[in-house]
Amino acid sequence: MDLEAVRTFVAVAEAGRFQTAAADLSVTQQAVSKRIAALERTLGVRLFTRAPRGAELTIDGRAFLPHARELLRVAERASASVRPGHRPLRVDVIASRSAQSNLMRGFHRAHPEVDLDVLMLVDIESAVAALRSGAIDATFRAVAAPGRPLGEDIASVRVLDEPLQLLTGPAHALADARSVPLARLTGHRIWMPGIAPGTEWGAYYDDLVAEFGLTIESTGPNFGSDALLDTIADTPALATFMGAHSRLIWPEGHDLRRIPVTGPTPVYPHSLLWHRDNPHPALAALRAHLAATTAGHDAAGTWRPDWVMPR
Amino acid sequence: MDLEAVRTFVAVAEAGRFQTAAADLSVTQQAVSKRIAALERTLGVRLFTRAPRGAELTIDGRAFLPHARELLRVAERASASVRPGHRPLRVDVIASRSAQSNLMRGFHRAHPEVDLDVLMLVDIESAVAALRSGAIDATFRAVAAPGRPLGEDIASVRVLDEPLQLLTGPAHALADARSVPLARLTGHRIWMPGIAPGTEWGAYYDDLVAEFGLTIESTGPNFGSDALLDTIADTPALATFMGAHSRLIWPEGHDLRRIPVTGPTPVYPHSLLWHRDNPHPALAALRAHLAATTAGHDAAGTWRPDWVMPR
DNA sequence: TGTGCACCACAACTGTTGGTTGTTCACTAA
DNA sequence: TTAGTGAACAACCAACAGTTGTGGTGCACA
Repeated sequence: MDLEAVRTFVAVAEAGRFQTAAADLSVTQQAVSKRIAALERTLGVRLFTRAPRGAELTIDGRAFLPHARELLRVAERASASVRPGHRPLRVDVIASRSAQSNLMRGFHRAHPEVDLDVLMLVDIESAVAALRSGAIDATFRAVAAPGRPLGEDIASVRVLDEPLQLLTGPAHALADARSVPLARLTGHRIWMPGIAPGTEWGAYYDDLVAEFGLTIESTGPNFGSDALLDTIADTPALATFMGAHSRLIWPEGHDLRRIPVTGPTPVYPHSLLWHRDNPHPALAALRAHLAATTAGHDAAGTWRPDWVMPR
Repeated sequence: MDLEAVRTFVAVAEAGRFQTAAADLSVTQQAVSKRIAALERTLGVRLFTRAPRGAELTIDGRAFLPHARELLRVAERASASVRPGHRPLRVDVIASRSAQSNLMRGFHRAHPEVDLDVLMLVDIESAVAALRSGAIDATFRAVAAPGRPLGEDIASVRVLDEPLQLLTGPAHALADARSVPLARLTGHRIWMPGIAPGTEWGAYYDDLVAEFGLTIESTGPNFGSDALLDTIADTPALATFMGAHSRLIWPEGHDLRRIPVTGPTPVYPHSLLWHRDNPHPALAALRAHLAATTAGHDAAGTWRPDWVMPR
């Protein structure tokens, strides 16, 4: 199926005549006739009844028309997504199904008029480089990881402190606890595959281990959250940490338990970073939205690494 | 933008290499290279960084990828919408924003897995012909208009009795009435542009006029509901009827009034028609849904034409 | 009942393009 | 260095989309 043919189809449907559609598209009537004929051939149905008064949509044509319009809309959005200059606001999040994605969904609900692209880069270095180059407009990160100053040109603000919860299978020793103090986790094996040293998550868990003497294993390949949940569900000796706001795909029949951690509650600090000179108009709206909807930083009884930037 | 190029882009993004993508698409590596180069030229950005290990998405490429996937999905749905054999369920409604469209929205919410196309045909004759030819699977109509038997092959069931309300501007004599008896409308001018004689609506209002002595004018061209509402809002001597379930676009600052009609309440009878031999699997689901969610036919204190089919 | 008119399809031609094969270039690993 | 991998470039060819020119069909109107 050819997009140019689809565009021609919509033009003919709106004009009701091949001739005027041809004029609208600045081609000859014969070209329009050929395009429609080709589209009808690929679809295998007749889209117009040709009358001496013009062309009228068949029932198949009527059914096809809204899909054709939608196709052109999506194509326009696709090409706009990389249009230099007026492209959609581009925001980098650390993972789909994370608290950050939830924040972006909330922003989209509050501002449906803002064109938005959410993507996932790898590490904070490439994200900050992308901010500097203008390839992205904002990124959610935990700043600043120790020993890595951001630079004067990068602005940031803390937007959310997300409590961590313990995730266990039904046979785990702590499975039936209503909540568990952080100190009680000493000696339990906590498995966090995919947490690489040098990343923000790595620095975070390094500090958690150093301060509370936990046993966190980040060994082994990361086969994705499905495999992680499968393993946690079946292994009595393993648990894992999970953001309280993450919307994971709950596997059927696995009876996993989310257990709040207390005394203190470790919270993961999400910040928004952007370039001070970024002129994107929607960036201000995003910052205002996040400032208005997120709160509760530094609550009593919570823990975060000491390198977390002050508010 | 060429859909084949977009498909190639997605294949390369998934494979990570031009060569394997070429194999997947059964073309040569050179053809893939050309397609990507052409796509990058039309978009004006680089989509891949070519490394000796393969091709990796640029940030622009990452932003473009979900749009490209969506584009292919929409294209597939578009061509499926006219695929003979397994096409979506095709249902004809009398107008968008009508009670019938609301019913179809409810069905779609209840059965999001059912592919659905909603369209609007002109009159009941063409709709029934389309049912017979298999071009559509169901139609919402008011059956049977007087003197027009449907035939043994067309089945129908009443699905909704929709009360009519009076719509007036703020200066109308009845504007502040909480409700108005049908008999009180004698002498008031009621304007229903676009109601053609011979159609179901025409027959309905003919009967209403004959029984209650109303003054209904269907003269004048129908410039659409916007123009109708504008006129009603500004003209003290005019009112119109409107289905209680219709979701019209309420104009800003017009202060229109919807006034229930009583003693009796005229109700418009919506029925679903389909061909007895139609094998579409989703048709049964639609009938079951409508049977389960609609009720309240023939309530006391309501009026409908006597040609309305019994339940 | 012709005749003109409006409209679309068909035919022939042509420039562009998308595909192929053959080859070169860049980089990595041994 | 050399072999190997992966993508781009060059040349060629077939197919196609566009053009001009022409034909056919149904309606309006004399």
